[in-house]
Parts: sequence; structure tokens; C-alpha cells
Amino acid sequence: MAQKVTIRDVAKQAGVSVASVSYAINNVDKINPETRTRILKVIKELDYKPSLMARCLSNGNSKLIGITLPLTEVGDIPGSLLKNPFFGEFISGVESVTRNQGYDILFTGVETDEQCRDWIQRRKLDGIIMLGVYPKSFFVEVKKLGVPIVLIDAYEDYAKEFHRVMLEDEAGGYQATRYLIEKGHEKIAFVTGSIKHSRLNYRRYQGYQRALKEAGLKERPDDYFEYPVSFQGGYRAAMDMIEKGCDATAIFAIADIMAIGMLKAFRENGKDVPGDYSIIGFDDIQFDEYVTPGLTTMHQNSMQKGSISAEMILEDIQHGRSEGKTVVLKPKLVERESVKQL
Amino acid sequence: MAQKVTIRDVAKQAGVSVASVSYAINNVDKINPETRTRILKVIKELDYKPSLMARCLSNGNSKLIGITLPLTEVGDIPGSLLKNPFFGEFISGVESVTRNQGYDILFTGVETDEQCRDWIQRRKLDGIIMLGVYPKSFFVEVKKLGVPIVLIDAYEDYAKEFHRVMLEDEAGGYQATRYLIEKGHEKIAFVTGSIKHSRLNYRRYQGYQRALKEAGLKERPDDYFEYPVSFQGGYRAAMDMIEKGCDATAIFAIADIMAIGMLKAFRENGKDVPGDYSIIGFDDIQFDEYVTPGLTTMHQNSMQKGSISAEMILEDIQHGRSEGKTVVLKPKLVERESVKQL
DNA sequence: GCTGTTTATTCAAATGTTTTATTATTAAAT
DNA sequence: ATTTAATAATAAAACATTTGAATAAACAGC
Repeated sequence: MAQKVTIRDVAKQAGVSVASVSYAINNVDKINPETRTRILKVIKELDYKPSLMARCLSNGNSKLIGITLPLTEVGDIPGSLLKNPFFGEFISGVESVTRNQGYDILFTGVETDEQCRDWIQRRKLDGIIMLGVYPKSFFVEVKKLGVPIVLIDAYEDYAKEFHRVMLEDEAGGYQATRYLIEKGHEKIAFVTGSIKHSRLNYRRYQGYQRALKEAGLKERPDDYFEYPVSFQGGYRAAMDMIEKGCDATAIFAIADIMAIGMLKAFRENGKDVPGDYSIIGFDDIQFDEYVTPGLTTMHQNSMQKGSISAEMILEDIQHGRSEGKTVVLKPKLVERESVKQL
Repeated sequence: MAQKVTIRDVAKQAGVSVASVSYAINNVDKINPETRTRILKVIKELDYKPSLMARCLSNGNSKLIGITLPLTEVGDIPGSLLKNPFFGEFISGVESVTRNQGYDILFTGVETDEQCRDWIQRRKLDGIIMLGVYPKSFFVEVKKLGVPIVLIDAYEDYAKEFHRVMLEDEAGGYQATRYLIEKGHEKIAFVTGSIKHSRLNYRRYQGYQRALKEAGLKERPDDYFEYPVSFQGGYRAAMDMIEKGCDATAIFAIADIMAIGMLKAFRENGKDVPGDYSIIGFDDIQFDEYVTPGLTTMHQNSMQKGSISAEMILEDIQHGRSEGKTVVLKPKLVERESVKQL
């Protein structure tokens, strides 16, 4: 149970007090450089490693940052947090900046705010980064804990009290649709996850609508397909399209994983992309360029999203919390082969 | 700094000692059921959450499980831990079993054993699951800490002292190659990551060799391509093949991500799969069925690998460590469209 | 030689739990 | 009534660190 070698052992061995050892480790300038190096030598000899647990208890810093992932959003693959490659990339981004600062990251799927608050408090998280769609009350409850928070892709107005990093999703949706229009398409299907529950999806939808309207095109209800944001969801959307004999010539899918799922359905049913349907996706996940045809999409840098979030959290942790800052990234069109000129 | 509401506050409010509160929380039967429910009520009222840090300090259990990922193996995408979808699936598997037991999981990329031991000790990890290829000394050093360990895909003999979960890689390699031979192929290229540093790759290679030999086929040096295990690596391998005018009719790639990278190179260079080259991969990642042509591969259940590892670790943590147990999973052929009959 | 200041070191309290040993209470057995 | 045994509750030590306050030593200025 007990730790093999503690600060006490080091103190005894070096013939100083535990306080001095603590000062030596933490670079406090209350100590004579000579004794300091002596202590450091003993530390090395004894292979002493300070306990982060004890440290946390004493000074309140757990050096732990939490990431919450949506548990329900993906819908058709329960229990599997990391199947959407976006999350993996995001987490990698976070990790890349926290790791040199001595922080570890913890993640979990979360459903209720109670569950989330519970987690933060028990683990004494120094900060938390929240992905996923939750009701208003959720963030407010969590905020009461006074722990630095960064919200990802949160659009609600009250979110101005929070730090946020997000994407110009409306503009992205607009650009994607606009691109299809410029390529001569007039009947453009829209494939999405829930628009009611996800602000993010909704904003991309708004962009879609704006581009249509601006070009004098009517939004056709039969062009709207709502399915879970997953490969399977996209697959089912495409099957639905085929069955209904949708006569759109182009498709805007709000997530690449959906677009890729569609590609498979089309291939299986003898529909050519971009021959029969042009498709544009959103996100630019790593796989887009390995799929056939290469998926044209709106690029967002997920790793960067992660690293920026990490920097914001760290800033707050180290220099006290500032008022809600927001970073909004711009999506960028990446042309591959899934869209053709009409 | 200090926790808002502690066990002391609960004790005071309920008019009992802190010990009683502790007993109440931990279901120790030293307490009168009535007082217990009274205490529980107070806990709810005050929204008290026990500190896992303090708990750890006292009883030595951090309720934290570490996962180490190889930092160098992937080679061409440094700093990005989770780009290989295998890891995401594996971690999801671990998480799915640990989460209901109150454990959180921590992961990190790790290069030296010193770094790894450091991590375990500072964080007081209750157990550690190790992925990736390391020199012998590594595991031995880590083992000295006395923390439960599970090794993933470790083949070394000394590993019998450790718990391991692994795959019948040699058999998998054999089956894959055998399948190609049965389809009439006699010139079969082998695409792999380092065979010297990765025991896993090596065993798949052995299977390849065995199948060849058994069928009376000669292994041709020009059919061997070694590149990093990544999309890019596969891409480069394929370009290399094309440049050298390799006349193999089929390819066995030891990882799907390499196979998929190859698909892209072939597509870009007007080579048809399976027309010009038949390809079989290994792993069966989620993307295989969305790629064109659908990738025939040797399936391994990565999530299951994760969940089994988690169960082994938990078993050790809760009931003391037993002698090195090994679970070996069997790969299974999944036929899609990337291999044709010659 | 005295005072005041800087520098180095130590003491001891505080952090939030669990758990061992101890005491108090009640019930059962003599 | 008195001891025995079981049950409930408590006090206090232990866990490994940080940190504010206290102390000691060295040293400068007068």
C-alpha cells in the first residue's frame, strides 16, 4: 500500500527536512543551490517519484484535464466512444500540448450533468473540455463548480460566458452548397444528423439554406435526409434516397462519415459518384483521400481544434479565468473527385 | 483550493463521526442501517463527493488504469497518438469494461522505460496495459514496480511471466497467404512494417513464409516491401512496387491501413484492384468496407482485445496477481472484393 | 557590539480519506 | 446481578505532500 520511497526517506538520507526537499523539487528559491543539488542527487539514487495524489491533496492541482464525449449522439454504435475519427484526432491535439506541461488527460462518455459534475469533483479535474450536444442546463450546472471549461462547437448564446472553440459552420455549409451550385447543380440533397438536437448540424443547414436562397433555388422537402451521424447512418440515408427515387444531382452531407457511408450504398446499387450523384462532405477526416472517389469536403483541422482548446484551458488554469473567449476557425474547401461539373 | 464539502462536513451535519460516514459510503457492515440511511441523506443534501485523491492516499488505490501507446512505431506521423483506428477501437474496448467499475483510463505515448515507470509511480496507476514494441529490458524494468501489467501483442518468450492478450498472427499470416494461393496466385508480394523491431509483423511474415513453402513456392526477395505502418507507408510501398515493375499478382499487407494506402496509389496510377493486383490486408478496421474495392482482410476484434485486457487487469487488481495468463484470439478471414481468382 | 536585513533551514499545520484500536452500548448467557 | 459477546460508534494515526510561520545563521551598516 504505502509508497516505497517518500519525501521523508529522501529528507533523511540527505540529512535535511522534508520542506527542503519539497523546495528543491519545486524550484523554490528558498534553498541553497548546493544543498539543492545534493538533494537532487539523493532523489536520483533512491529513485524517488513525488506522488501526484498527495500533491493534489495539498495544493489542489490534480494535473488532470477531462474531455467529455457525447455518448448518445452517434446513436447506432453504443459504448464505442472513439469510432468517429474526429474524436481521436481532437484528443491527439489536446494531448500534444498538455503532455509537456505535466498534465494527463482523462476522457469519458457523459449523459447527464450530474454524472459530469460527479466526475469532475471526485477526480478534482483542473479543467474540462466538453464535446457534444447537451441541454442548456447542463453547462450551467457544470460551470457552478468553478472549474475552467472549454466548450467545443457550442453555439448557444449563453455560451458567451464560456470559452469556446468552434468552426464557422454556417459559412462552411454555405460554401459547400455554393460550390455545388457553381458546378451547375440545382437540385441538392441535404444529408444530416439531428438538426433539432445539434446546433452544429443546424448551422450547417442554415448555410445550405442561405446558399440556395441566394441562388434563387427553392428548398425541396424531399431533398432532406436525417439519419445518425455515422457510416451506417449515411448508408441508410443513401438507401433511402435510392428507394424514394430522389432526383437530386448533388448531395451535401454534414459529416464525412455520412458521406462515406453513402458512397458504399451507391457503389452497391450501381450508382456512380460523381456520375449519378456529386457529393461534398464536411470535416476532412484522414480517410477522405483513400476512398473512391476521393471525397471533396470542407476541411476543418480537428487536431488544431484540440490543441487550441488545450491552450485555452491551460491559460485559465495557470493565470486564473478570464471572461469567455471564443476562437472560431474557418473551414476550407478541399477539392477531390466526388463532385462533377454539370 | 480546499474542497467545498468534505467528509467532515457530512459528519458534523449528521451528528456522527467521520469514521461512520466512511463506513456508510463504503458499505462496511459496522454501522447501524438507520444511521447509514441518515448519513446517506445528508450526503445527498450537501452534494458531497468523496475525493479519489484522498482515498488513494489512504488506501493506495488510484482507480486509474494506464494504457501506453507506441510513440515511434507509426513513424511518419509523430505526435499523433490516435491516428491508427486500431488504437481507438482498443481503448473503447478497455473503457467499456472499466467504466462501470469506477476506473478511469489514462493513456500516453511512451518511449523509454524510465518515462513509463515515472508515469506509473507518479500517478500511482493501479494497472497498466502496454501496446507497442519495446526492447526486452523495458517490460522487465516496469514489472519491478509490482503493478499489474497486461501486454498486448507481445511475443517474447520471457513474456510468459506477464499477462498477455494477443492474436494468432502467424496463423493469420498463413491463412491470408494460403487464401491467395488458393485463388491461383503464385507471385505474392509482402508489404510490412519493420520486421526486426516488431515481433507482431515478424510473425505474420513467418506465416507468409510457411504458406509459400508449403505450396512449393519460392520466396522472391523482390516481393518484399518494408515501410512504416501507416496510410502513407502503404502508399509509398505501392509506388515503389510500381516503379520497380514488380510482377506479383497478389499482395499481402500486414495492416489494413497499409493496404488502403496502396489502394490509393494504384488508383492514381491506373492500376486496377483486383484486376492488376489482388490485395489482402490484416486487422479489419471499420473502413475496410467503405473503401473501393472493399478490402478482403484477416479480421481481429480490436474492441474485444481491449475488453479482455481490461478484464485481466481488473482480475489482478482485485484478487491479487496470478501467474502470467495468456489469451490468444483467432483471426478470421473476411472476404470482400479486393482479391480475384486467377 | 548592536540592530536590522537577508538567506537558509526547519516546524508544524493542513489537505480528505481509510482503518486500526478503543470505548460505549446493548443483548445474551450464566 | 454479573460476566460475555456482539454491535455501534468514535478517536486518532496514517497516507505523502505543500506552505506559512518561526527560527537560526550570516552579514552589513552604524
